[in-house]
Amino acid sequence: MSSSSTAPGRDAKARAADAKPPMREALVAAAFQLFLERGYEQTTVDDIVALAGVGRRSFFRYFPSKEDVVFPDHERCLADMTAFLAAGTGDEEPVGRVCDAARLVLGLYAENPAFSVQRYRLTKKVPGLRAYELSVVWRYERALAEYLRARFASRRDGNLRADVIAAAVVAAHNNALRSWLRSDGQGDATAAMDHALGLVQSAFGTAPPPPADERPEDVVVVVSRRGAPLWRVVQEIESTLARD
Amino acid sequence: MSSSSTAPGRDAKARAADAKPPMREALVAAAFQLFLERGYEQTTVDDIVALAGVGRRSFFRYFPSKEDVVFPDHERCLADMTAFLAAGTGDEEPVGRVCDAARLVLGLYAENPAFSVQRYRLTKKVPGLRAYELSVVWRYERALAEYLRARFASRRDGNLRADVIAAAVVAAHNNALRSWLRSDGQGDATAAMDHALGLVQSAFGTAPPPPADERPEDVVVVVSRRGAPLWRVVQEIESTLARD
DNA sequence: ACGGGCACGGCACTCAGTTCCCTGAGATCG
DNA sequence: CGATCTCAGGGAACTGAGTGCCGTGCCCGT
Repeated sequence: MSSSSTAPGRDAKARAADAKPPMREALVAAAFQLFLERGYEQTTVDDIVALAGVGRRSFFRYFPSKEDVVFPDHERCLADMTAFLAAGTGDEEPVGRVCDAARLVLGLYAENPAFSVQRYRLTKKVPGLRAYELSVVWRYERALAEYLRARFASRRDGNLRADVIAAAVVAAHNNALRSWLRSDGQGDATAAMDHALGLVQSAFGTAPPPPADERPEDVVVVVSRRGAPLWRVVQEIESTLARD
Repeated sequence: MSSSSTAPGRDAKARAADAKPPMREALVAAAFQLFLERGYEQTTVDDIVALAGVGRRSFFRYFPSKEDVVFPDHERCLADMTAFLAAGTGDEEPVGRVCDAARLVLGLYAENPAFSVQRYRLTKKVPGLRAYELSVVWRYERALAEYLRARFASRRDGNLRADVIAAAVVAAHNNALRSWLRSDGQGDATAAMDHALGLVQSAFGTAPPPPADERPEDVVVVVSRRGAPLWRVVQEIESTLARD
């Protein structure tokens, strides 16, 4: 670079002024600008650092890989979610708790709708980024599953239930999130999320998805068509009640 | 290579004899030998092709990436599963069908227990391979979800249910598969899988996880625990009766 | 003024993955 | 029988991601 040899001090000062939230943001901005105007794979790391006016080595100081620049706040988001799970008093209903954790993550996405939508468009068309996103989402799923495993430790099939419920919650979250992203961040993300998580809670929650404040009594309904044998009906009731 | 310049014909013939199920198998064998004795990341593609006695270019003819050599039969396995789903008459119970598809995949893993266990050990400790495995598993999940989306097209929240159920089935499958792999391929993989899928079917299936071979007559049992509101119970009964 | 962190930059290296082209071994056809 | 076509494989050179090493300028405290 020519200017750096003539007046390095000025350059450094100018850079420091631009990058108050240091250089990281500048790299993200430069990267997304190039990704959007010429595509992810057509953009090299050298292109990014050239636009950002920094050294190539600095890029890899802030982002372990080229993919990571697409998910700049992933670590913070994951940390927030695990902190939320750890912050509980321990007597919450576990499935409801992980659903709330999912809502929290959605909230973080919804903080920057424009950015989230841009990233969604990128990950949708670049296979490499889709693959990377999977490993990102996987860590959320593992965090949820670990929380549930601890809460279900005493339960029969506790680990299995934990894995399945975590996967279901993540799938519901992704379904709602993606439909919101597809609408360019218009529409009510929270409502869609509540609806999706309601399905999961109705399937797995110890409490159903209902109004919850008006719970009359326990209800057992048995409908048996065309003369089922009594032992079969009893068996069904027993196995259902034993589920708890 | 010295011999190739002196007697290329002989070399080619010898190689052809070794690689009856052509060269692909030789590359997989060489790769796993090196991965096991010195680790995945410590093994370069050049090492593999040197041991297999083939050209570097040939490796990438058979495997699009270094990771792919760890999942050599993935494409065939996925094709088998989608073929199974497509082969149905269309009147099967959808959740049961995707569970059977998961059982089919387990069966393919169980065909080569030693190989599956080796791969499991590798993917467990190499982060890059774990990430790659996620993208492999993701394609199975998408195939299941696509099948369910088609079957649930008329249902309310059909896409959401499809995504959630596919995720739950995959999670149950992985849970059972991994516990079997952890036991070095001893133990009954099928029993663990049936048990895990039973949980999913009891949560989502239109039919419970019944013995299936001894279904005396139609029986529908709806048990609602801990005070579900009446509208919810009625809804369940109606949707259950409307199913058949 | 001096020395030690510290953040950044530059250089050179490894390795995955790709492109282009060469070679030799059948198969086909005149 | 020979010319040619095709095609699996090999080899060399290239791109680009990611890493290690070290030099440099800047900001500290003393």
